[in-house]
Amino acid sequence: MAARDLVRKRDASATRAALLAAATARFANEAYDSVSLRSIASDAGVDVSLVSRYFGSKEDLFTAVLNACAPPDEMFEGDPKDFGERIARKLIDEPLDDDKFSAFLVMLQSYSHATAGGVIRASGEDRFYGPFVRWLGGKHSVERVRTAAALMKGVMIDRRISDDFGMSTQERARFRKHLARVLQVAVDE
Amino acid sequence: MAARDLVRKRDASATRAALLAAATARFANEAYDSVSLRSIASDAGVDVSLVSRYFGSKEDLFTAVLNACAPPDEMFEGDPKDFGERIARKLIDEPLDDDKFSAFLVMLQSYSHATAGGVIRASGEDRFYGPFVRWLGGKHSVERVRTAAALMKGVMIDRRISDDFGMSTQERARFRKHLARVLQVAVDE
DNA sequence: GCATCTTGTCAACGATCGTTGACTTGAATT
DNA sequence: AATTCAAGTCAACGATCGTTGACAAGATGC
Repeated sequence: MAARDLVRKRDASATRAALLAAATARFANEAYDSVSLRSIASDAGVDVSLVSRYFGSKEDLFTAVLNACAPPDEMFEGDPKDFGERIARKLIDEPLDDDKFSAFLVMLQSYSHATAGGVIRASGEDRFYGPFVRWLGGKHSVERVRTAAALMKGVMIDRRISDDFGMSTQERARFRKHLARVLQVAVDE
Repeated sequence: MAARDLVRKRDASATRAALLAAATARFANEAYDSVSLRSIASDAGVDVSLVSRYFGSKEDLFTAVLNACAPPDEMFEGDPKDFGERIARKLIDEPLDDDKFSAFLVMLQSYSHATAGGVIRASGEDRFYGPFVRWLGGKHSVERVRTAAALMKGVMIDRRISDDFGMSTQERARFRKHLARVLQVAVDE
């Protein structure tokens, strides 16, 4: 919807990018079947048929979205000792609508869909667990990463289900503190 | 599909129950829009129109499913000191296809859908968080419950995404042990 | 200024969806 | 055995979906 405002004059790559951005936003907020190509095209301000022209099928578009999503690199930077604090703040306080968590959200929305699920499974290991495990290191890092990742996913879902957790400011502060501690325990050796 | 085997002879309440069971199974494994009333009726071995006749609309059926799902009472029984061990074993080793986690799974599948999400939000507090908080007790039980519940949800999603976590038996045993510890930290005061 | 290729629109397709109403079948009652 | 009402089937509806091909319009090179 942002892209429709500025007058874009017959620029194929710009249109493709606008479609990809619109698709990312849609797939990050709704499940695969709920997202219609017409809504994506409408968001980008172009006709539906261009989606098929530029990306092929709906599945191809979904794959392109997942591959274009920048993995949240910042998660896998910094001192692992600060992991809990850093991630808890991100998960609870930071706005969700920027691109930081797109790959994450897209995965959570459509993981159980027959078509999209396959794409997600294929991409998840390479683009998320792999870097995570490599960054964390240490003994049994696979199990620790899985635990932390599961907690992160659950928190993101809870945030959406309950509309910012449906907590008071005080409760949310305590929640963040507690979550930080538990997250740290999850990744610690 | 189980219900179609036995010859059911014009029993309205039995048919209604079969439809509800089929719908629960479908909604526990796919997102709201992915589930078609025709597939549910087919599983129950009857015509689609009976779904509308017995339940009204698709949304009404979804509501009936969520209300009929027994909350996982066993979670909120026993000593809170064993919570981590008990739940970790359930989440990782116990088969998912029984009715124990149906409410949980249904919520996870359709939480972001415009229509179904409202139903879920309305039902979630009463049927899940409420009993959980009441059972756990102690200071800041809301925040502790949220943390533990988020971890549980994430693990269930991960289990589905990665097809039983995609771990070896050894890894899975270690994962369960680590998860049990983290879960316990999440609920402990 | 004309031809050419690209970019975008429009219209339609077959399929599937939720939902509705008319019809058929079976069982129970009289 | 005839009647009656519930239980289930069948066919169709309007809507929406993904996808495709024909067509219009803007840009580019000669």
